[in-house]
Amino acid sequence: MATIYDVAERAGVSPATVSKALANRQHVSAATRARVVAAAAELAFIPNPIARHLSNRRTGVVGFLIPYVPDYLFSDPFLLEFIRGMADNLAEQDFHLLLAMPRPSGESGSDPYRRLRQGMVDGAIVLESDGGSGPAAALADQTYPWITLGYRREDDGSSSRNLIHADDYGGALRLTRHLQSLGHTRIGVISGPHRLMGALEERLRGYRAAVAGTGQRLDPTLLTYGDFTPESGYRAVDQLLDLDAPPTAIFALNDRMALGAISRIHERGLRVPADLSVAGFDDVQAAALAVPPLTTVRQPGFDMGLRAATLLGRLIRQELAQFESEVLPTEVIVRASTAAPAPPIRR
Amino acid sequence: MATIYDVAERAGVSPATVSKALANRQHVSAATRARVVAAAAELAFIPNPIARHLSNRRTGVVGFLIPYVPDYLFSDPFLLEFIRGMADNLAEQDFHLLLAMPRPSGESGSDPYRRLRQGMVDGAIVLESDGGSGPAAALADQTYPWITLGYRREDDGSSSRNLIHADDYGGALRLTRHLQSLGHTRIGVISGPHRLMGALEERLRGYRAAVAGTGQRLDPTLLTYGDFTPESGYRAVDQLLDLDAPPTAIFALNDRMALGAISRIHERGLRVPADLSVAGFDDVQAAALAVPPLTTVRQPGFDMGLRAATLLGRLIRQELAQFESEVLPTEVIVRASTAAPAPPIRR
DNA sequence: CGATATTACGAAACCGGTTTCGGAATTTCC
DNA sequence: GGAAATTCCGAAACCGGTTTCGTAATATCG
Repeated sequence: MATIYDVAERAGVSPATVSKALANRQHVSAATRARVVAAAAELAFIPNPIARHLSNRRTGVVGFLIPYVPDYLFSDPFLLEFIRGMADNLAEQDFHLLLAMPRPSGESGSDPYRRLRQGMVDGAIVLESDGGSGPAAALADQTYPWITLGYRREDDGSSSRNLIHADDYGGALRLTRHLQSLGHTRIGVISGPHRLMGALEERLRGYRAAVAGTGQRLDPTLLTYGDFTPESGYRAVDQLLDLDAPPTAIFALNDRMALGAISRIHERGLRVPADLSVAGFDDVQAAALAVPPLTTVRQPGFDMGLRAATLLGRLIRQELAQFESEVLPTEVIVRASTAAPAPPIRR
Repeated sequence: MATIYDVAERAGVSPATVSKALANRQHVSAATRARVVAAAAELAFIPNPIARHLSNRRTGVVGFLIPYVPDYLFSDPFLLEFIRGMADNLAEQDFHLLLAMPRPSGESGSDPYRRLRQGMVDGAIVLESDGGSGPAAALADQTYPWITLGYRREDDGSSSRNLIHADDYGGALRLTRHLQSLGHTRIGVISGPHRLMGALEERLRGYRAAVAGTGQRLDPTLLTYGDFTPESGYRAVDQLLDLDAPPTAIFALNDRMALGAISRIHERGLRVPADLSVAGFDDVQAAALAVPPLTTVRQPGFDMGLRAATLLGRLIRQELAQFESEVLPTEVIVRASTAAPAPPIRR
């Protein structure tokens, strides 16, 4: 591997001049620059990034912290899209992406985020799934900038900064309105655990707003709680259909629960959407392949990762001190699992 | 940030001694070591990894190269499991994981693997999807060790080293035998493009071996070609069912095509598995949620990542010069989409 | 043409560790 | 008790860049 000293010798200049010439800085004559560039090319000189970083006091690495919430993680098709969006944009800004994934909580082992505390990164992007106490806490005392992908509340209740998330609220609102526009007035919901994650909390808020928008009072019996898994969607169907006044549509706050619900609905001898409409949220791969294909809400995973990377780069370069939370649009994807309610013959 | 000089001063020794003491090396008295350790603790000293790497000529970073094959990538639920398996194990070995994902082929831009050529990594893991000419080529002239996750043939046709993959052949073989044991003798196949990716080629080989095992001659009309997408599975169904002697079971070499096939089978008024059995390969999330749940083959993504990381670590530390390809077991998952063929009443 | 302003270049310091090697201090051995 | 062997420790070099700052060379100006 050629070093800057080799290049300097070949070009007949000092290493300092080589450094300046190759960085295209001032105070180097055109003739000298040309000689240096030629010498560097001949030697196939590639500056050692480690040495450069030591001098720069910058590492060129951005950390990506993922909480260990297995169900969320494995169920979330967007994680890859996030990563792709980030990696794509970070490469452009000349950053690396360093993954930090903690182990399953059982095996504590060493601090999963240790490397991020060693001054090994210039900034970080944190995926927050539970609204706060997770990995973000691990970065609270760090001096570098970081961005939250998701929702997070400050301890004092104030709204957070440096936040990027999808319009979960708006997506749920519009999806509920889609159901309403088909004629549904009793729409059951399969939500997450009572102690909600940020995103699902927002989705539920969207549903509530849509119901309130029609002047209806929210019927609490239409609100069931799952745990993100298909099985919990499956069980919620029984709870909803055994009501005295069952819903004509079910809105599951994620696709997996929606797919579980469809499966149970079929078992009970009902058809989707003829007897009961079902909608989800996420637009996972399975949604389009389901029988029937699932009406759902898509969020722009790639763009979220891209925006996070863009903004983090600006924070690192101090072109920006901070930003208010940035909300990316969601899109209602209408497929075949939703239709007008059946005339109220059967109950 | 405290440096080694600060610690040295506080402990009343030289930086060299601090370095040795903290690295637990010989030639440091117990008393001195204790003083150094105490001083380091008081100052919350964390060695600067960049400086350390510069001196060590090691970066502590391992690259992960992903080819840009969007369909493969986005459809592959194992990518995350790979990554998790790798990240998990690499963290234990004190390595970082650096992602290198090229852009969509249109936007050439800068060399997506540039960082991996700059001596920025100590080793790499390459995800190969097309049997050879992809990212592995980018590393051919590098001096550090790297491992292929997938299949790859040497140019001279010899079998490759440093290869890790699942037992695609065996999985397909056993799945086909499962269908045969149910009584199926005409099993249609939905394969990949004629120019196959490594893994699908192996799966097809497994199918062929199972058919040959019964003494049957392979009927070429039962072999159709898709392109990994559900739509191609959908279309393949028509081709297979319109045969003079249609199959009683369909084995799609990936789950997505299997799910597309099921969808088309339903449309044609047939039932799965009563009229036609369907099986896939991969065990994607959607497989378990499908109607009916899909019989398929699962591969150990996490373990593959973990093994890759383990072996790469040993290659980097030169505890190992190379290894023959390592094959991890696959498992047939029998669900409700396969059953005994219907008695040959309807044709 | 001489004084001044500007530019080009390089020596040296620096980033923060690790490692080599030599000398001093201590221990071992006869 | 003195020679030899061993142990501790630190000065200095090194990894490979960047940056500062002083000086030499050149350009500008009256």
